[in-house]
Amino acid sequence: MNLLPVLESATEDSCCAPAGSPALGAEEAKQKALVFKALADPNRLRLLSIVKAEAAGESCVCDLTGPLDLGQPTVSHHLKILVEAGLLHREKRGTWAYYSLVPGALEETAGLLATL
Amino acid sequence: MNLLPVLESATEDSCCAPAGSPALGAEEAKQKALVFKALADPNRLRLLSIVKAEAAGESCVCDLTGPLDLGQPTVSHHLKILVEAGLLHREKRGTWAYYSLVPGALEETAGLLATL
DNA sequence: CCCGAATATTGACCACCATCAATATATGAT
DNA sequence: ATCATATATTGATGGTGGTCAATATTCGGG
Repeated sequence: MNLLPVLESATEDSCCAPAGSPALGAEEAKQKALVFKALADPNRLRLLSIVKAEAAGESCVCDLTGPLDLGQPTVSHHLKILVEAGLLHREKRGTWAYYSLVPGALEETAGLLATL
Repeated sequence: MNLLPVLESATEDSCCAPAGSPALGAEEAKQKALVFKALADPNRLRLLSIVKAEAAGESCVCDLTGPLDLGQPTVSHHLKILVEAGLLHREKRGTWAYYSLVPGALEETAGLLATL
């Protein structure tokens, strides 16, 4: 699918704002809003937090359904949104799916606020 | 109303996480999500951007309805959400309402990502 | 090859949200 | 006091999003 989620340099077109643009254009705003939309849910914030706190740097879905009070399909749904936003990385090993923070993604997202 | 919006130290209870807490609790996550919810709309990002870019440091509603393709009531609605999130400050002078960035609010929001 | 386990997908439901039209409120000027 | 202007509020509507139950998929083991 590949939603080119502002984080990690996307494709050629609409990659950057017109240099020192005075204010956000409609398209840039829509792209940036996608990342914040992914962060705008308490359970997704907790998912990020749990993955980040894990010593191994990664968690499988079975480790995430417990702490949150949600069913497995709902957790999978939230994880998908976080992956599509460029915040989480998904690696399937055997039957298990391991999720880990995309390195630098949170810092890059923080940077979006500075360049508003 | 006063929604104690995570930004600028709220009231006494539930002010901070339990020091070096390993992962986000449900309540903290809900509070933090409120700020990101406010940022999760393209038009609100553009509003913040325009206010920030203004040399005077403030803009009135009439300056904001033009750039965005929205009616005046909708802009007022978005501005209210940004004020309640602790991101914008509203000052009424005469018939006009002037909106300005709350100093340090964007930086503090960026910090929320670091302390996930 | 079939079974069980882990995860993903589908479809449905309900709540919330963004937007607008209409109206209300407030303030300055005449 | 009246009027015009700037902003806020209300009510309604269409769309989006979070959640679950049920089902599908994928993979390792026997």
